[in-house]
Amino acid sequence: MMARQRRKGLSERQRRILEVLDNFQRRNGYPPAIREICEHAHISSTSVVNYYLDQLEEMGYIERDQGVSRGIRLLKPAVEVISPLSNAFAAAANAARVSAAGVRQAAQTLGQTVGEMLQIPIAGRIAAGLPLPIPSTDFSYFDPDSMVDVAASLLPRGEKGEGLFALEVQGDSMIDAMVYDGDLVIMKRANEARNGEMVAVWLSDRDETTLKYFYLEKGRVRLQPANPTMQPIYIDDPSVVEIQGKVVMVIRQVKGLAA
Amino acid sequence: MMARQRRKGLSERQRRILEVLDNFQRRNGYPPAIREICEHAHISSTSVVNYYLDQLEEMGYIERDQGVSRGIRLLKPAVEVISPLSNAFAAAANAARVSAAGVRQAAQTLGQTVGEMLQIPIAGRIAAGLPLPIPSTDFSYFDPDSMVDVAASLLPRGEKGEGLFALEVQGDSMIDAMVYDGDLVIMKRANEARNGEMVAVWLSDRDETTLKYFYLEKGRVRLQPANPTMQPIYIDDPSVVEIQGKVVMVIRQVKGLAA
DNA sequence: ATAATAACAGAACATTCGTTCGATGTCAAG
DNA sequence: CTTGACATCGAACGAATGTTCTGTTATTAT
Repeated sequence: MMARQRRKGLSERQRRILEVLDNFQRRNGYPPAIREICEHAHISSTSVVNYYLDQLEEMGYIERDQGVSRGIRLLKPAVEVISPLSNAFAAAANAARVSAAGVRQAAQTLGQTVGEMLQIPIAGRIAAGLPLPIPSTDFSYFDPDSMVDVAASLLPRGEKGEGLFALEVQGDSMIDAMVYDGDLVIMKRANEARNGEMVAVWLSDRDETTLKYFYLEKGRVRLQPANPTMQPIYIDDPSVVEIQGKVVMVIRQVKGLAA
Repeated sequence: MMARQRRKGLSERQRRILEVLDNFQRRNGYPPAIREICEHAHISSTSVVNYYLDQLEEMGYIERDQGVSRGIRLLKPAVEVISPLSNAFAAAANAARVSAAGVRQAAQTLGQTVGEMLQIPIAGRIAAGLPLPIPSTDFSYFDPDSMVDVAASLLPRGEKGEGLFALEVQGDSMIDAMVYDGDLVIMKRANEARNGEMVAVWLSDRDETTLKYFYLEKGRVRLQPANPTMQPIYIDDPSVVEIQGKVVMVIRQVKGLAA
């Protein structure tokens, strides 16, 4: 029961089929029949195509209507690699042809692509000896400089951006959390955590903020550094551990222009 | 019975069929079969539908592919045809009609507001003892799972995504570069680097890949770990330092569910 | 190696679907 | 009324198409 081929992405044939699906629909205005997929994808048997279509549906790439000829719907729009949004839209517009349905489809394609970006406010900086500047629940930021754009696809599923904020790390104090000076930490407001989650905690007895993996074991708290070469901290009194938020993501923008 | 085809415009049934065509396509992602048009248009015989479809094709409203199931394409925007009721609505629909310019304008407006997103291919994994899997310049389409969405605003200015690729870090071997197992490293193809840039280098004498800050000093190369607590590597012969690419960004998605 | 699983092939089968054809009904003009 | 073009219907046929079944061949794990 090793990890399946999920994370690795799609196999050559799965990709090919999706490509055919998108191409065919764009060219003909209707989806291909299974035997037509055979031809274009260079697969000799209809059952094999059926085999892969079932997989793709399972994975959520397409939707099928049983017993219906050409009953295939592409759920995720095809976008060319390393192509900015404008190109994606150009492709969609191209696909649109001169039909109302096409226009709507193009809009939908674009909407999906665009909608996957969240704007997250940068609440401030985080340093070891300072309390966390947690933003108020209602925020109405309009300062572009204090926002980060993050693709929703990078965040956990279902994350709508509520309660999310970003902190800029200052200094090397978080180095044991594999977080370095200048890093951007995306966090989610939280007062408690489950075991295994990385949290920002305020240790009231030590008077410092730190990022650690959180574990509650036999009534005491274990704070595990992300860096496996470093030792964990054990705290017998859970009340001194004040959880400020869960770490969702860390972004490091490597400054390309030094000197 | 009902009036026959007027001199101007379409008969009731012709309109109805076009409406069904547009509606069905929008809802199902593929055109209706003739018998499905029968149902939705309240026509009892397939031959009648066929009869009208031929007319509509003759008039240029649709295009048919003979012998192909669901082989129907809508050619004209349906709004133009279906609802001649309100002039205001018609005008609006007219204004919103498909034009390449309009589409581009919409894209631009949207792009400015939301910001551009780049799709970057995940070329593979990087580990200390293995060579870098640099992707070919042209990459096949369509594998959302092997792509990262990154907001253009996070990348260096002017970066259009060309030559960008992502690597998934495997193992702890990059820990001195403050990069940890599972991190996503966004890189740009490069054969040389300027001082201060973080690069992926293949050290041919040690037979390993590593991420370090690059400095060329007095004819020798200094590879400085990002982690300030660690010592740099000095290499007297620059020829053994093969630069694979520059590190542009590091993304760490903190997994919320650890047992 | 051996077993288990995934990937693939080809054929057979059951529907779905496009097409055709004959028959009937409607309506306006001769 | 008759005629003929138009509109409609129902059925039937064959091609197109989705599905399933039985194998065979790679691939991977044990």
